[in-house]
Amino acid sequence: MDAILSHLVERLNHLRTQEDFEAFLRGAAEDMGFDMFAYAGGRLAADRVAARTVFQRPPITMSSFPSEWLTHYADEGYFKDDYVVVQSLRAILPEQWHAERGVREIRPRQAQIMREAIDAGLRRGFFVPIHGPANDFGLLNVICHEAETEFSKIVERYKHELHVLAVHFHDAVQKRLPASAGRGARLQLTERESEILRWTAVGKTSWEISEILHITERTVNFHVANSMRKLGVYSRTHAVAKSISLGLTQL
Amino acid sequence: MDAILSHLVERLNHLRTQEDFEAFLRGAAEDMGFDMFAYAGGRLAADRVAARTVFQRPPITMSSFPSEWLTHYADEGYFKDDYVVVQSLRAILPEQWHAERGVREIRPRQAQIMREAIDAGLRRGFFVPIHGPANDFGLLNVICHEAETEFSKIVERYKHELHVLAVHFHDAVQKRLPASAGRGARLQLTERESEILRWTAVGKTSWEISEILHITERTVNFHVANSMRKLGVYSRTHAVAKSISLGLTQL
DNA sequence: CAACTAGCTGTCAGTTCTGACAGGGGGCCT
DNA sequence: AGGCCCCCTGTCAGAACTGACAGCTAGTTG
Repeated sequence: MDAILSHLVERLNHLRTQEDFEAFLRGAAEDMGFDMFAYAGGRLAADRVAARTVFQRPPITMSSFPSEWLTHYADEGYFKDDYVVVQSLRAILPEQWHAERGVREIRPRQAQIMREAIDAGLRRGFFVPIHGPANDFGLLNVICHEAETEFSKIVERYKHELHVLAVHFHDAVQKRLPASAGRGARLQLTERESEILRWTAVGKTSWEISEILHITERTVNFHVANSMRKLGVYSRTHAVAKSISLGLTQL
Repeated sequence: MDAILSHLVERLNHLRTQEDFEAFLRGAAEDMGFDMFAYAGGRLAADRVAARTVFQRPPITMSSFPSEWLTHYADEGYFKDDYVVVQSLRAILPEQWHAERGVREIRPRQAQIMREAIDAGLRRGFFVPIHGPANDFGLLNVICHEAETEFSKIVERYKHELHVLAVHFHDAVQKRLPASAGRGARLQLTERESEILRWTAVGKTSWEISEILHITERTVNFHVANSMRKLGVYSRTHAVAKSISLGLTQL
């Protein structure tokens, strides 16, 4: 394993385009005996109250799933209810899943998704959650058509390799294909703005911040207002929550 | 190697006490040829503006570092400036470090820490950052006294195993020793309180929330006030930021 | 130089929040 | 039954925030 894994990780350094990465993943999954794969990675949105989306912006995705399934999946907004996704969002360890066996605490909608997944040929698989700093998140899901016993054997054999590989893969993809999912028109706060937001986040009033930074209260409000405008929100509280979720209020 | 790794991961399931885990880590590190180890894991504080601490509460720690170094390290508050820690907080991949070689973009204080680390016998090592959902964070650092070439050989051989092991270790520790670092007097928001905080986080005013939840504005303010009191803060904004950082306002 | 950016400051009307004074109802446990 | 907790509601004064009007300096870049 060791040699193979190191070789794979090494190869990651030479990949450049989305197609490179996709081909790489396809090859690796096949070599291990998996029949399909899917990867999604990006930055999580933190304000998911009535969230329709999980990611801030469309994540970078690669998969060999049937296109009808992907379309259906996207149309129905399955992503945020999919058991594999939900579990990945709150777990740190990889895990295997079986659509047929169901899972404890599963909700009706999740069961529905599982049933439809089976029809699409996704019966069982193994997923690796990838968590990084500042809401960085990724998910690798590999599917196997084999019977359960054979599947378990494959998983037992490769789970650690897949784990390591997934993390390296995610890191490489997110570093190398940054503009990719693009269309970000990424907003940026000035130094002053994020500085003031940080103080706001710990409960300082405008007047207090003005004392801290040796500027007038008016100026503090000016910067706060600019931050709010940039973030497209109408209250400091929302601005702080959003900038944290966007990773703009650094650390 | 695979068998060994699987065996180690399997053994993690049987550990119960902090001493169990510490002995486990000591054994694993030694077997791989490392001379010392240190682990720290807990929940990150998100409001780290002028943060003196990195963790919300004292993290679970285990290490075989010299006690004088640990004391000195704690007294001086090195944790938040230590290159290994800083790097772990923003990286997703493990990495080796050499105190002597220094590092790009290193700050004076970091250099100072590195120099003192060398005196304490920490010359080079390998660290694994562990990121989880909801500000879950851990760090495993293993130290090697060998010369650089031998060290590199060891790292090359075991880095992936250490990576996998660290993640599993962290997960087991955090799940199994929850009350441990204890003394949390962990505060808890009621269902209503966190529900209202979530709406507040996305910029809703009290009046709007009252419409959404079909209660009076007064009641919304009542719950917000209770949340603020529990969190020990004096503004909604701070309450939202803090509850997010504490993982109370779920993801 | 003109245009642009980041930072800074002033006033003011209207809205929102905060913390204090009150109170009632339902459920759970001893 | 009494004690707690959670949920809900009312009023009110003072503080804080928001968005609009306005204008200043300094540095960078085409």
